[in-house]
Amino acid sequence: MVKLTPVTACDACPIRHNAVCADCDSQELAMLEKAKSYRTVPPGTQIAAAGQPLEHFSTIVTGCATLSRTLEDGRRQTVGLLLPSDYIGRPGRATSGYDVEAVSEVTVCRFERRTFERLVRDTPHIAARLLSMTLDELDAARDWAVVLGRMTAREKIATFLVSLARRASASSGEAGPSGAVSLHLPLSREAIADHLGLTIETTSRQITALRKDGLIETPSARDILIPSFERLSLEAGEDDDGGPIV
Amino acid sequence: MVKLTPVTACDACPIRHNAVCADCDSQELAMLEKAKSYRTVPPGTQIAAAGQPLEHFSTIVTGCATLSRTLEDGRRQTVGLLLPSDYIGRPGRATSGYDVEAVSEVTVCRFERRTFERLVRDTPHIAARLLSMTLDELDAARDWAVVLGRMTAREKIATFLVSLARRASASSGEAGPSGAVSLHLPLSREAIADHLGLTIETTSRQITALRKDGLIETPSARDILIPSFERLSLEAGEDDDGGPIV
DNA sequence: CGGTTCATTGAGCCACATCAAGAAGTGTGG
DNA sequence: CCACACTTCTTGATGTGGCTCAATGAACCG
Repeated sequence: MVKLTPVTACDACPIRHNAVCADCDSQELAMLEKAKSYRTVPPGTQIAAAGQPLEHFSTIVTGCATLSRTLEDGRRQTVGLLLPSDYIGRPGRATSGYDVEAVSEVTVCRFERRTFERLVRDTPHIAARLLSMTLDELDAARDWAVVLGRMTAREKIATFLVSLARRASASSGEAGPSGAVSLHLPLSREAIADHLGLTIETTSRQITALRKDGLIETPSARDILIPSFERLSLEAGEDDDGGPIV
Repeated sequence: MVKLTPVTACDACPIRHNAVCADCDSQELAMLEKAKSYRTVPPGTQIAAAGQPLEHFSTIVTGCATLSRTLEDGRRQTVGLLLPSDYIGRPGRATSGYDVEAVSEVTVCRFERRTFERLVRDTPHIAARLLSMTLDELDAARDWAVVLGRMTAREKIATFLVSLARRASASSGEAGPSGAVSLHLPLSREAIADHLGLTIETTSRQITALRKDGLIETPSARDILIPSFERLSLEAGEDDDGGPIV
């Protein structure tokens, strides 16, 4: 079930310059190397459960996970999409507030909770980076509230695709996407629906509608080709700056 | 327009133990006292505008403000309700990502941005407290996504009232509210609608419906009496622990 | 006491949900 | 390599919760 992934050197880590360790010098990195461990889980694995103990602070190295909450009657809302360099867990808290589920094979780099809290306390570079990342996450969560509260189904889908394209190009260090962009969806229709506050049927219909309008092509259910990123952005309700919506 | 509020001693400050300064010792407080200034603005004042420069880091001392974003076509979504001890501005960023508007008379305690960034960098007690508060805000924003994405209009209103009651009782240092609770709404119907992703009409109708069902009484449009906090909580979809939804 | 703003209420409609049925992949065993 | 089951996605038909448009009522204020 759980692969015991060999520990790699931080220098070779794909998220070395994006994660909570981004600002660490080589000496600080040495401390992290001693304390860290990796864990790889297959798609569908529940990594944490709302209200349950969570004894590690983890960072996604590769793969994709969802952060969600489910109401008693089964309604689910995904409140965050976790991609490489995003973290799982909250320093200072021993339980998870949300469900975390791997949607693809996920490898995390993790620290025992107490250990990480000590690292945060004693390592200003980590504390500062964690604050900066948390502020970014807060902005992203607030931006998403606008999507959930005020956008139409079509705008939600377009915004989701645009934001995925942005994150994909950001992680590969490019400038903002433009022109034709191709995209692999890490999420099923159902997971997309849960992320956007829609039903699976509406999600599917809106994707079909965007295809019929020539705004996207769908080589397969999980692959999207955006002929013109700019045109899709307009559909997403991008006004002025084209700043990231998530 | 803007009152020049006399600077009070931090020891006498109503949010001394809740704000970003909560963990400071007397020596650190002395530094803050030198750098801080107060500003009081009347209801309706725009405190910050999305995309515009924001040269201060402010903390609400008294009053209530909304944090919102407006789409080009006028649709508005409030992404946060700012109450005493909540902060405005983002260290490390010179512009505001959102509109901030005072909905009652608001007094803030503020620092010039550069000054505050230095304080955060040099004062671990402030950095740690700011991180903790930001993590709390992040949880609140994510919790709100569930409300926006998956709740019915009735549940949204009930959840809003329940969360207001919780915050009111928390700020006066009580245990969680129970039994009969009375509440003053800081927001107009329109502002409530913008917060909940509803229209003003639906907001009004659902408040009327809750009244007709005996879950609330409305002595005036801005005052709510909750005869049984527990019963309203159930209406808000509270399942198990009664933990704060926001 | 008229003007203005804010809240309530009603009538009708529409975007999205729900219910239901296929279609297209995907994996498993023979 | 195919048959079958199973899951995921798509599409259609119908229902409804909340939006839109419109009017009235209530509070505030000069």
